Amino acid sequence: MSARNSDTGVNSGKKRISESTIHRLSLYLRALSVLEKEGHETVSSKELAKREKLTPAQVRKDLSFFGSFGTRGLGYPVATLREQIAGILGINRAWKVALFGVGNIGSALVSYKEFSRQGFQIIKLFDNDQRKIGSNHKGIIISDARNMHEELAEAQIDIAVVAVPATVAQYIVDDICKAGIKAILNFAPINLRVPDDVYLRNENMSMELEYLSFALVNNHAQKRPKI
Amino acid sequence: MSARNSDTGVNSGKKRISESTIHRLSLYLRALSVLEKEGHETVSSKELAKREKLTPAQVRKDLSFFGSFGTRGLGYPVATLREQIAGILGINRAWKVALFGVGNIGSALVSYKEFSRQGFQIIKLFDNDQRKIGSNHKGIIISDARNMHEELAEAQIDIAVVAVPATVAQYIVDDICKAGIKAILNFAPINLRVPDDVYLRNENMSMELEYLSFALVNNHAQKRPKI
DNA sequence: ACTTCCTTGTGAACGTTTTCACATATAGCT
DNA sequence: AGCTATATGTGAAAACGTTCACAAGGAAGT
Repeated sequence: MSARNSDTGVNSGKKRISESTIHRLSLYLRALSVLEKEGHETVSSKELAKREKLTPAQVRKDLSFFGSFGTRGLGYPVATLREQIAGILGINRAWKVALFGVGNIGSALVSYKEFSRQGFQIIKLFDNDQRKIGSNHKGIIISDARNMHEELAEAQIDIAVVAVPATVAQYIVDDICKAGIKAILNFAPINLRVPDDVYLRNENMSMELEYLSFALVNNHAQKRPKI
Repeated sequence: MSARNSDTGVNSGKKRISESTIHRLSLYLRALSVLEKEGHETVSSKELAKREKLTPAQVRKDLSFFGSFGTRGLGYPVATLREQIAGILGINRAWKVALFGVGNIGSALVSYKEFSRQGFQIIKLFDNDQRKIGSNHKGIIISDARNMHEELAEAQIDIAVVAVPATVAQYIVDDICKAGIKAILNFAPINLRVPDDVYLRNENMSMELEYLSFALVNNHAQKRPKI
């Protein structure tokens, strides 16, 4: 690491941060919120690790990629560390999210409080079912997916969440990319193609069930689940 | 690897299989189902890799942990490989699943077709809201969570899915473990404590959104997402 | 039967991530 | 001011996972 990592919470040295580290930041954030509510002023890497089933060394190493936030002999200041991590993750702001597919999963996501709590505001709903288009779902009028191009731009959407059937997911995603969206969270159980400059993440809910099935059948040696 | 790995699809040599490998098996399974529908008899590691954005070497290595399923010069037989992987993952059978918490997420999961398609049958619903208990949700009567002990045993439940609020998740999970369930999929955004002999997996849906946020804010170098 | 082409299966090399271990720094107490 | 206890930050080592590269096996055609 050439340049210094000051305490600004920015990864100024251009070292690649691993996916796992970023996922763990989410865990730290969650634990810190609880600690803050419980009234703790500071927390050690040991305690933080314990609360998320990690190791103290892992916690310190992860944080060290972004700066030095702690005080030797004392630990980390709960409130400011939480703010710093929120800053690193970019959720110290509001993100405007559009949801595609107001079916079972989609509807559940609209009401999912954890999203809004983390700053993700679902402010547009799209579907291609004529019976749904135009109707009001939890205060949001469902739009026709065919109009996404104008409506996404108008609403200044940052992130698209895709909860449409696997059969149409690729078409929808093609359009989303054409509309200039650079971040997509996909719930359809299919591998989607997107241009290189678009971030795509998949949420595959049967995968974890399948893991459980495998573990049960094979008496798979337990290990702390990655992330 | 001491003993031979025959083509039974079992990991007979007790080498630890990584979490990532198991997750990729889910992907192979998915791709193979599509290939089968498309009428392919065989598939190469190259093609399989392409369909799930992996490398051919990775595909071959993953499969080699469990046996040799392919024919040199030809590739893998689609139908039988699909069956073999289903066998390895333990989803060539029906799993009986109970769902706890019939709220937004819970209701969506009950109707989530992908679960049943993979052999996970949600046959019991539990809640602790008196207004919900006794009512019929998609053909299943919602039970009182206080009666879980008898009802889980009676229905021979294998896996519990937890979709209750974070505030009560630990209590519910304590009871689930006491009732003898050995596999739990948790949707509550909290780190749960379970005995060593219970498999616990977490589905944290905001985590991936937070990753997208991080990527957007930091122009994070793209890399094929792990899993 | 022989040749050519293709693709698997796998040790070994490589790269990445995690863990270790310790020098260093600070708090708090006497 | 000095001492002790505590906890960070970080190079180095270890563990782990991925990719390479190639020998070996089989298909298909001549």
